[in-house]
Amino acid sequence: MSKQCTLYKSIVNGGDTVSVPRSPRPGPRRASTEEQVLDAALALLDDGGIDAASVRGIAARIGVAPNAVYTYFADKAAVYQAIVERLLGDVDHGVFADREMPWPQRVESLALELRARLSAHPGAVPLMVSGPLGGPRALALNERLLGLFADAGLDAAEAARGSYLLIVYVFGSVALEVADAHRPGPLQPESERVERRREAFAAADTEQYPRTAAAAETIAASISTEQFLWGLRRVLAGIRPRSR
Amino acid sequence: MSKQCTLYKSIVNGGDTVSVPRSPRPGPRRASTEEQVLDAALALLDDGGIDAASVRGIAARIGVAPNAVYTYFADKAAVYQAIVERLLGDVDHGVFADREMPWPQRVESLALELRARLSAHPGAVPLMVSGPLGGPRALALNERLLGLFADAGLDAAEAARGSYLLIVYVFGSVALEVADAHRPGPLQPESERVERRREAFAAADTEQYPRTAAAAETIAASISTEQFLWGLRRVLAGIRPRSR
DNA sequence: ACCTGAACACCGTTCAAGT
DNA sequence: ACCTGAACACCGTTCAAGT
Repeated sequence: MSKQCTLYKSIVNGGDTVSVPRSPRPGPRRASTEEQVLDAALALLDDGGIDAASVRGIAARIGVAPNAVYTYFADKAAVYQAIVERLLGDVDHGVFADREMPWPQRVESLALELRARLSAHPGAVPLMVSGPLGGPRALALNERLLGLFADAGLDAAEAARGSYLLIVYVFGSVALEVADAHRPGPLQPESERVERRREAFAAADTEQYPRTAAAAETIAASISTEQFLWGLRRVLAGIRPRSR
Repeated sequence: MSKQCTLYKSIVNGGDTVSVPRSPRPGPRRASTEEQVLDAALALLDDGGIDAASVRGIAARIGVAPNAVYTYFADKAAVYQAIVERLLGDVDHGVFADREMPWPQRVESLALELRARLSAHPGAVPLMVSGPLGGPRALALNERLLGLFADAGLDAAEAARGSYLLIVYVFGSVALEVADAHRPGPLQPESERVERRREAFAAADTEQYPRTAAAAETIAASISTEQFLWGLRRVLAGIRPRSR
């Protein structure tokens, strides 16, 4: 298991953001088997969900015997953990590093970026939410968040609580959104998923669940980016240092 | 698959709350095989986590051939889905039904009750967060929440958004808390888990993560009931109808 | 250091058959 | 309606062996 923590690199071009894939060495594109295992696992996760990402499936995809995987990873859980680390490494810290911007906007950028990275790999989301988030990438993200809330005027303890609240909100939202997709594979367009929810809630018993029926439109759109932002702003309004 | 929605019963004794297990018929305690399957699955989930709750394991536990399970459930996913429904049915609606109480207190009671029910079965939490929450029990809970927020003075759409935000917060919190436990089986006492986190964060690199190190105590306690309540109150402060 | 063959103890699920 | 025996195509992981 490689415990090295290669630093992320990120580029911001006046608003447009480019997330740079970290490569340990910029040399020839000779991917190690260890990297191949993660590539394969992630591809299988993306295509067929967690069931498809078996050790044997991974090995088959890179043309190697199943037990070759154990040269690099102690067990399947270690592979999954490494995938979580890799995905957290995809998060572009540049989008919220700019201290000139008002802090709520920076938090919003972070939340949207994190959500986008996570929902790009729905099959991996259960892994992130079932295993401990204690790797170096998670720590680095948290450190950033703490700094952000410090800039907002919160003391160390408040910043820590606010950071955790934000993490809970983003991961919780994405987890429920992915769970709502029912099937494995990439997420359908948001509009289609909302539409399918609308149909489901329209079929609900109006007598037994009158309020649910009355708010069906809004409930159907609970997984939307718009409502993600609404909730995020409510959370931020709660965290914001009280001016009294 | 039984699609009947037996209504929950709940008893409130002046603050003390008793959650009553629903039995379809109050007659003799002759548990059907279908119920036995769920009992066995939940017991295995509690003891050894999701890996232990295999179809074969369930069947063995109730002394039946593995394929007997398929008389009642289409597949393993259906068993898991039924467990989610059962656990949501354990939530005592009585604790927040009292409309005399101030609404933030009612929401707090609901959140604490839901959290308690979920974390009583940590092995089942991944199931709740990975599958769609669209069963009758989830609908009933949501309907209650909508009514609660309506009592608070929110309109239908705001109530729907607020309800979803609360659900995201509670499920997200519990999911991260359970994930942090590392091992299967019942959760260790909160104090022990916080202590273990404290040790882990004390070992973190102070130079690389200075803010994390400075707030280690608070971060260690992120999974605590106290901080769950703190976050809940921040969320409620954000939802609360603005008086302007 | 890296990979394999073979084996072990498991899985989920199906099918035909029994009562 | 409810359950079983037997089988199928899979699992994750280990061990000894090969280069």
